This record gives sequence, C-alpha cells and structure tokens, in this order.
Amino acid sequence: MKQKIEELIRQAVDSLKTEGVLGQDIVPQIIIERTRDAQHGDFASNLALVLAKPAKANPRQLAEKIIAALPEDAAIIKVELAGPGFINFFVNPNAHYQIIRRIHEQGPDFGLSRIGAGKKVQVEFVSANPTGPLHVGHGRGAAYGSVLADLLAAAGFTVHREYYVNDAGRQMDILATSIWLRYLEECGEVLPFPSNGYRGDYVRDIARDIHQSAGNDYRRPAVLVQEDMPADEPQGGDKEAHIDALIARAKTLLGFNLYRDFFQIGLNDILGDIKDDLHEFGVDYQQWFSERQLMDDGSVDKALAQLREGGHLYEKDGALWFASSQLGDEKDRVVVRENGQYTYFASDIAYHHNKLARGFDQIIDIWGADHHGYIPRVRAAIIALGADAEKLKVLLVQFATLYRGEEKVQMSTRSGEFVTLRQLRNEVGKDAARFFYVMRRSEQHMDFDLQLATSRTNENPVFYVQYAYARICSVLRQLDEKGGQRDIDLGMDNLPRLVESHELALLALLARYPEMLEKAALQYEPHQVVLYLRELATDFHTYYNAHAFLVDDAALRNARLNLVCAVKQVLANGLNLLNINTPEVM
RNA sequence: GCGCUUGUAGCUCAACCGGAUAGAGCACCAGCCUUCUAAGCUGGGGGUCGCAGGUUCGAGUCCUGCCAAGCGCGCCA
Repeated sequence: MKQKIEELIRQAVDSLKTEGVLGQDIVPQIIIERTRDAQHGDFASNLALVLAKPAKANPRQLAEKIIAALPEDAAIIKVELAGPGFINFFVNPNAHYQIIRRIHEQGPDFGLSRIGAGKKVQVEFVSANPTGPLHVGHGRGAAYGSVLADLLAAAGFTVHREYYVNDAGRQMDILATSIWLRYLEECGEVLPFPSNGYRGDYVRDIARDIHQSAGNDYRRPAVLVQEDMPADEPQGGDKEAHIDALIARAKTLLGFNLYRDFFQIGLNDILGDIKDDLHEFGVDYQQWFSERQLMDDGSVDKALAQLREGGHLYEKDGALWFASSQLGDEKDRVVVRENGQYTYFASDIAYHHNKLARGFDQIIDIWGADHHGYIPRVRAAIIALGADAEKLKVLLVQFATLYRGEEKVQMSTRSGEFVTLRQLRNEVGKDAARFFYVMRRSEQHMDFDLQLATSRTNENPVFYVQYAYARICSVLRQLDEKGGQRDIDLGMDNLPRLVESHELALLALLARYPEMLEKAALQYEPHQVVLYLRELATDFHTYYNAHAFLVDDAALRNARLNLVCAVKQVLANGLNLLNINTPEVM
C-alpha cells in the first residue's frame, strides 16, 4: 500500500513538473508514513513541506496542487490536506481486510522480507573469555546478538553467527595454572593459592575431575612449585609477577606437552560448558573461531606484515607499534611487546583481517559497553588494512542490574560471587530471560527484575504476550468443545463485518508487522519486536474483553475467528523470531 | 583532564533515524467482578522531554555550551 501511494505521488510530481509548477531539477524523496492518529487517515506524506523551499512555494498551496494532480485510485477513498501541509490518505476499508487473507496465506512466512538481498553479514557476539562460566552480563549480549542475527536473517540477509574464542594469552595461562594448583590440592599437596588466580568453585570442580580421571599424572611436589617464588601481594609482593612466575613454573615442571594437555582440558571443559549454556539459552553459532589458530597459522604475522607494508608500524622502546592515532585513535598502540609477545590487540587485528578476507558485506561486533574505548583502534586497523571503515559496525550492550523486587542483587566478579547465566535461566526460565534482555534498547542501562520476570500477572510482559497466544488457543478449544467448526471461507467473505474500533485497530496493527520487522532489522533494534508484541497482545486482550468471538451469527463468528487467528499467527511469528515459546495452555 | 554512552510522568521505559495534541506499564484516584481463563475490566489525573542558546515551515530528536550519572582512558584481556 505504501508503495502504491508512493507511486501515485510520483506521478503527481511528474505531472507538476511538466506543468512547470515544480522545477525539473527537483528530485523529491517521497516519504510515506503511517499516521499515529486515525483522524489523519491511514498514511501521510510531508512532501509539500519538504518541497516548499526548493519550489519556493507555500506548503499548503503546494500540497493542494499535488493533491489535484494525484491520479484516481480505487484503493484510496479520500485525500486530505491537513495541518501545515500534510497530505493524508484514507485507504478504502476493504483494503484493510486483505491483511487477514495475506497472513492466512503466508503463515509463518508473514513478515519476512528480502530487503537484505542476500548480503553476507557476520554477527560476532558474546565471545567471553573461556576462563569461567558466563554471567548475567554476557546473557544480554547473547540474547541481543542472537535475536539481531535472526532478525537480519528474516530481513533477507545471509547471516553468519560467530563466537571468538580467546583461547590464547595470559588469562588462559592463569586459568590453567589455577586449575593445576587446585589439582595439586586434590592430590594432597599443601600450598597457598595466588591472589590473582581464578577462585571460582568451578576451578575446583575441574581440578577434581582431572584428578579422578588422570590420577597423579600431573602431580609435582609443592616444594618445587614454591621454590624461589617471588612474593604474592598479601606478602608485600607483586601479584602479577607472582602469577607469571607460577605459570612459568607450571610449564617447567610439567614440560611442554603435559602443560599443554592440562591447559587443553581446562579450556575444553569451560568452553563446553559455555556452549551447552548458550545452546540451552537458544543461542547457536555457525562458527567458534579460535584465537590460538590465528597465532599458530601465521595469520597474525601476515596481518602485521600488511600493516607494515602500508607504513603503519614502527618500533619504539623495543616494542612494535601501530600508528593508529593517524587513523582516528587517540594514541598509538603496541602490537608486539618488548618481550616479543603479541598483544591481544595484535590478534584482534588478525581476526578482523580474517573477517574482511572472508568477504562479508557487513561485519557486526557486539561488545559490552565497557569496551567502547576499543572501537577507534579496531576501526583504525580496518582502515589500515585497506577496507572501508563502514564495513565494521560495533554495537554496544550495556550491563543489566539485577533486582529481586526492590532489592538489588549484589554482584562481585572479584570474589567469584556473580550470578551466572545458568542461575538466571534456572530462576526465571529461558523465555523470560530472553524477553527481558531484549526488551530495552541495547545501549540503555536496564533494570532486570527477577521477581517480575517470574510473576504470573499482567505486569509481566512475557506472561502477558504468551497469555494472549494461549488465550486464542483456548478460544479455539472452546469452539471445538461446543462442537463448532471454523469455516475459513465464510469468515473471509464476511470480513467487512469487522467494524468495531477494536477490530480496526487490530487490522492496522497487523498490517504494520512486516514494516516493523524490516525497520528493527535495519536499525539493529530487536526491542522493537518486543514492544510490538506487547502492543499486539494489549490490543488483543482489550478486544477479547470487549467482544465475544464465539457468537451465534456464523458469518460474524467466522470473520472474528479469522481475525483472531491472524493475531495468533503474528504472535507466533514474533515469538518464534525471539526464540520464545508459544504455550497453548497456561 | 580527555573520550564514549545516558538524562522523557513518582518508578521502569517508548516515541517509526526532523512531523500534527510526547505514549505504554507500574503506582495513584473513581467506577465495575453471574461472561470465550478475574492470572481482572473501564475510565481519570499526572510532563518546563536535564539546563541555556542555535539551525527551520516545524526540534524530545540535529549543532554548540553547561549540569548530572555510568563507563573507559595499560607493552591486561
């Protein structure tokens, strides 16, 4: 319908051009909007307001001329000039009913679009270090990323979901060493635990498992571990130096192969847990991309070589620097340390080099908002690698604050006392967790009320939306129990019987679903889907309360049932997109 | 100090990337509960869109300055 009106206006503009009212050089961008107020008709265009200046005309007079030049069309019953120069279009009511047929015919496909034209989009999200279980902060990134990916797929993009596994680097060594020390305790060795080690219970659990399966294969005497060890922080030493020395000691005492095995067991265990966790949360990936592989196969060297060729690298103070400040970053960044090791940033450059080489049209990175300072340097790298900076889009996700009713849930990463994603899922369930996470704009700080998420009242939006679906199922069951049957054709023939304001409002809302999806995808805003579903549920519940569906009049009854089933279909399509269940009974 | 993000009803948040009278839910107030699910329903009050300028037919939305909150400013990841 939008396209139709757009076409009508285009014709009107063309004829005004030939008449000389509008200059030939004017190329209007025709914007048709759905009106918010039914008094303003169904669609409106601000064209006259926009053209007033270049055409040097009074907007209202110009609007009148445009209206006069509009070709007749059966679908439009009235065109009105309003306000400062808006052109309002009133659509033939019969056209509104078409949406019911369309939804009925397209079913689960209703709302899908081809606007993405098959363009390849990569969405990288979560990518938490595999040094421990995911916590509730990662949960939001997981929900946001997965819904965004599905949304883009629904809009016709070819989507590649990816998790970047930081399986190299110092944090992983700290983890491996932490597990080893706990393992030695399991073996019966007595030794202090480093203040900078990973203290979570999961570390002990992994250590215990290893001890059970491998026995004392990795056991070394505590004396040798402790020998000549620099002091830890509580003893007045430097905790970083202490842990680094412990890592080195572990490598020496175990030897390369055993250390690597041990490291790998820890990594596999935690990464496996993360994969299970995400899968149960309804989040799956096409690819788990290993950082270590980049290191091992020379990709980092290759990426750096390309930067060097472009003249973006230089040496200073024994380290190798990337001149990112030339490309918008606030200062230059080290890529190879004085000790010859790559920085995390170096492998990240290589990772993005790899992404570019894979030929994605758009690369989307979803990060926690605390990483925002990292954006300029990665963008600089993209440019230095010879790509268009626009190819990379970094989307930030703010942290969520957990509440139980009024009470704030305290969290502390240091002590290892954080709420894990798994705990959250156990408490509120997958559906509520996903819904709540995606309900707010991602850049918005959000309060996540655990109590509300589990309550079975209308205050709980998940409940409210799912209940709308279940309620429709219930109506259909009622029909069945009464021995009635739907006559879809009879209903379709009698759609014009739907004249109540609630019914017209629902028709308009249903018609908006495809546009809403498209917009949500292009703007990377999954929350629009949630808001839409809430609105649809609200309008449905209101309708339900105002009018009985299972009336005696068969024509009216079937017309209403067709409308209600269209609502059911759209609720299902939206909830499926969010990967949230559609319960038939509640 | 510099940078990024945020600031809208008492609270939690919207506002279709400049449009018409800024909208929901909760809370509050007033009515209603013999119904296809009361796990409520209907209606109502409530706003200097952080502050001050600017841009234009039009600004919550854009630009500038200021105020406040969160986050970030390592040869950590």
